[in-house]
Amino acid sequence: MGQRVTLSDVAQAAGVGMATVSRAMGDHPDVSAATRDRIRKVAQDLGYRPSVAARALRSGGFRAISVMVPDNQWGWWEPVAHACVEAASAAGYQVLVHPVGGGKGGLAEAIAGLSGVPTEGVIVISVPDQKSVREACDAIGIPGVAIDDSSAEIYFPSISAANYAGAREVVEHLLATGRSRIVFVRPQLSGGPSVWGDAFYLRERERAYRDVLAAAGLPVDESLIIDTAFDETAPGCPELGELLDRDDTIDAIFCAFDQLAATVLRELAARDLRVPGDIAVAGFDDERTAVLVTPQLTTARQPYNDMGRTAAELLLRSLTDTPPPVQRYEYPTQLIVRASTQPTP
Amino acid sequence: MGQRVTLSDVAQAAGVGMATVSRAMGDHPDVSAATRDRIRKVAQDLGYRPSVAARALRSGGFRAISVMVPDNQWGWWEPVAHACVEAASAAGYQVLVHPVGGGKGGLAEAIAGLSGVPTEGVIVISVPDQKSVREACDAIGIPGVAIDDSSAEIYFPSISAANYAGAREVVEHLLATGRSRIVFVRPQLSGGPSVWGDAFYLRERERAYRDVLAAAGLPVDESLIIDTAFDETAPGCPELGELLDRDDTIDAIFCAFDQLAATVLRELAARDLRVPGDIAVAGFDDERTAVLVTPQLTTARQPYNDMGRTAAELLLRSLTDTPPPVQRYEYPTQLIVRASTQPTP
DNA sequence: TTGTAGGCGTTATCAG
DNA sequence: CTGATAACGCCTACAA
Repeated sequence: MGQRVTLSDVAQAAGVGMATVSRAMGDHPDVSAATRDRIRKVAQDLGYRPSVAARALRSGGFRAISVMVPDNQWGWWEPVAHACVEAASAAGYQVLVHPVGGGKGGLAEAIAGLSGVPTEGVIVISVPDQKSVREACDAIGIPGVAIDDSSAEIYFPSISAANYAGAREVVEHLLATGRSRIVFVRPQLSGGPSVWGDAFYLRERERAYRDVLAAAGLPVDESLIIDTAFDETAPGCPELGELLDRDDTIDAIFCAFDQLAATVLRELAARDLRVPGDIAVAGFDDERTAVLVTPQLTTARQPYNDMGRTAAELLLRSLTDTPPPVQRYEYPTQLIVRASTQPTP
Repeated sequence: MGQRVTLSDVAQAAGVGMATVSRAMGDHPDVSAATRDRIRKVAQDLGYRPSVAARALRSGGFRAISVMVPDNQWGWWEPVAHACVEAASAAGYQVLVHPVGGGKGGLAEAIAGLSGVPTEGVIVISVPDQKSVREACDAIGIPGVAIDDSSAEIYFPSISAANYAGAREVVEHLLATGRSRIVFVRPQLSGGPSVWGDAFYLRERERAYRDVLAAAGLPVDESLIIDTAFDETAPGCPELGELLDRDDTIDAIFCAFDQLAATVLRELAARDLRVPGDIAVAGFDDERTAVLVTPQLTTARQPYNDMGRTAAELLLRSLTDTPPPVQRYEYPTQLIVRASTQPTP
């Protein structure tokens, strides 16, 4: 392993002063091309590699930010992280991605662990409890931005999709294709607030469902709103099964998010109900599920790219300028129509 | 934003020397409990936060490693990254995750960019060209370990699943459930080596397919080996369709990996062929696709956890001890039997 | 164009 | 138990 090769080693080997080496390694104008090339060659031969630590100490920062991603959920956040990387590197920042499990203190604890990490700010994705996470950030003194729509009360600048407007579009689409007895499928909030937070986005999507029906002059039948286990690997959706057993007027199902559609579709297939022929199904997110299931799913696409980019930009602004206000930043969704809601000919 | 609070600020405020503060902040034994607590309180009040850079400079390292993950593929690597984090933090190391796009130099270029990142080693996941990546690592002087089975020739210690043995198990399972006319579906290698590398794992899985058939005394019918576009969102699989049109003896399909099964199943559904009643389907990876499709997929589960943990352990060994030999480290897969291959009653 | 010297914030060593 | 001081490796005035 040997000793580390330093600037002065190179200087000595090349027979020049440290400053010259430093200038040669960077792209300073004040070096003659000849010495620059000579020094670079010597450095190369010696295997010189600048010390990130010393450089950071000297110039007072790492120019790196962190993104905390939930590692117990499927990768909808990947495009988000990618957008963060794009935006950050455009500003000369590195992005560190930290997978966070659900254990113990969860996110807040993970943030506390950041005290030993060379990072200057943090983007938190999916935050069940913004208050405790904010406290953790304050404790180690770094600014944060949230990509989160689970919290009713926010303590970070919080970026999300426009859940209410997006859900309205989906339900309106179902009505427009001739359906009127629309089931709303929600997840059972098992695991409690530590997993779901306030489930703010679910409430928003439900509110849209109710409002659209009311606006169309349709009754909101509470028996059509069902809760089911959130387990995409389950063989079926028993709650929906029961409902179908006692009510044969149902012609559409709006799932609060795409992943719920997997079990819903399995339940329908098991009963030989055709989608979209007998019943239309729609979701929300345009998550990977939407294209893998049969038939492919009509859904509202979350603007993951915009969300990630904005998060990075807001965070960088806190770093270099004044922190952005603690408020919601909502980005519109896009209705993606696929096979699962085609009108019956 | 104000000035940074340093150790000497705290020392001055507390009326002690810097050394004492340093000792109080760490957990050194040589401080009286009284002064320690007093100093910690002062530090707290002042909002003191140790400089990661200075500490690293002083003690010569960051104790952080990097994982380069492909950001253009779905998240099969998430459990891998998580296992890396677990193993590394057990050894007191942080893990930085870097999403890498397919652009230009791709992985090699991304590695070059690590020269400015406080990291001491790198785990590369899915490496189309190990040679160039190895050169990039050498150029910036950090050790690496690969989680990769695409390269025929390796330049890193390379961790992978036991593709040959795992694929044998799958094909043997298909035979055991009474099928004998088994199609093997491979992806078209569009995008070339920069995406697929040598596709070593595909060759291994195909070799297993051929060997198992031969061992069972069955002919290997080349017309049953087809290449299809690798696009899980495609509405169907035309190449399979053509084959089914001209050959009605087919009773099983082995997809080289799970993601190919999505279009295969769609093609079968469009032709009203029942799975597994008419045709059984199996995959490889136990990737998310396997549980989302209908019916759920029999497959060989890759030991992502073991792979990630081993990668971290080998890398840490290079850091603290002698580098592990450049060789393959293979971990056995597990046959997961689901609905798609149930024997017909 | 090149060399010298000081300091970034810590921790370790050595006296007291 | 505590305090002064010297590194760690680099960058950059400033001087030559």
